[in-house]
Amino acid sequence: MNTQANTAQQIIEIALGLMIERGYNAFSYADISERMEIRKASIHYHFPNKSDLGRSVVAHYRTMAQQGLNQIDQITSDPREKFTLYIEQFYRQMREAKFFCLCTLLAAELPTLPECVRDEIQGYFREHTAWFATLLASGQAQGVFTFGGDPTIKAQSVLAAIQGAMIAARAYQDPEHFRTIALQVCSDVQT
Amino acid sequence: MNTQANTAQQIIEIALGLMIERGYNAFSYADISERMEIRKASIHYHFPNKSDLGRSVVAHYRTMAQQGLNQIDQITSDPREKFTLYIEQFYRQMREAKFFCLCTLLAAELPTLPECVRDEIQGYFREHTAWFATLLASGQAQGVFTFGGDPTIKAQSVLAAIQGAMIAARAYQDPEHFRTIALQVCSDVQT
DNA sequence: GTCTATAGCCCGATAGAC
DNA sequence: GTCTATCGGGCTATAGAC
Repeated sequence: MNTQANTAQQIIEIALGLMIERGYNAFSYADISERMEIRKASIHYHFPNKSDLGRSVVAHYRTMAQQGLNQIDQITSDPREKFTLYIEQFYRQMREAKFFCLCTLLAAELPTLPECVRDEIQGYFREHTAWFATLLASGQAQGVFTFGGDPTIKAQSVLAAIQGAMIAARAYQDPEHFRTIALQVCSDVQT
Repeated sequence: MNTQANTAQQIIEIALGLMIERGYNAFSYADISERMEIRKASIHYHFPNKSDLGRSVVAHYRTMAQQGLNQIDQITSDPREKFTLYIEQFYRQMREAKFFCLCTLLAAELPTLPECVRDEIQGYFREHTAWFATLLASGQAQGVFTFGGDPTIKAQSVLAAIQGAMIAARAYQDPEHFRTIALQVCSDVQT
């Protein structure tokens, strides 16, 4: 009874790796087939068409990312530490597994994506903006963060800087580039 | 004698629009053929293979962007105005022509790009980082910008934030989103 | 320089046996 | 659930006439 669930889950995880590396348009059912013991046609049993698979992969990624945020919230209540943990979490994954934020990468090719995939990406952006807005507001209240203007707009610019740093790290093929920029952004909001 | 040059140039400009919309992997010779009066095979006369075309398009974009920077440098010497002009230039193009920074978008799919295209993209990142570093250092010297740390690192984080804002605007399909975030970044460095 | 025609490949997706 | 076989179509690229 869990055979199907495990296979579907394994397909999603392989596809996630491929999408992070190549984006949505440049990975194929054949690529998945090569990386696990399954034929192309069998993948269609679990995900009838590519947009189903794409949506499932992004939804899975969103859930994982949400768990990452929850984990940070449980580890510490210090806004500065939370900010640093967010950065270090990405940095570690980039070094260890050439991991990048899937939704940042997919947003770049958004006009070519099926609508159901686009919706998942927008959801990710909203969730992470909201998390940073809460983080920044609480840091401001505690007096450890200083910044002008609305915390929500500031949250958008912080998220943008982090995601832009990830793009730059990909351009230079150097995770250190991400870490340097992101930590600069983190120190910029501190008193 | 200028027939070939004009055709090649026209192909580059059509391809630029397509690459901004869809990225490198999701546009084709057939797409170009549909948008101008030329057959697929004839495009190969001007650009023997797709990586030649891709490299030429990004090189053309780099030149255009460099001219944009020169133009800003001629209009004003006030660092704050320069920063604002940089943002407004992108914003206007995004509104009028659904324009995005080609190199930001292509950096996201970098691992799938031919090496000659990658090199052009890295060149763009270096040029714009250098321009911002000069801008920030001069603003700091004039006392109109305040920020901690090295101007080059700060330049990287500013560029990252602007590029990240562009990605977010694409995710939300809303140019205003870009403008709001980018102007926040601009005001953050001011005294 | 541009064309028609086509080679050769990969893609997503389906049919039907097991 | 997984397989083999295959369809129909899009892709980059080439050959060769004009």
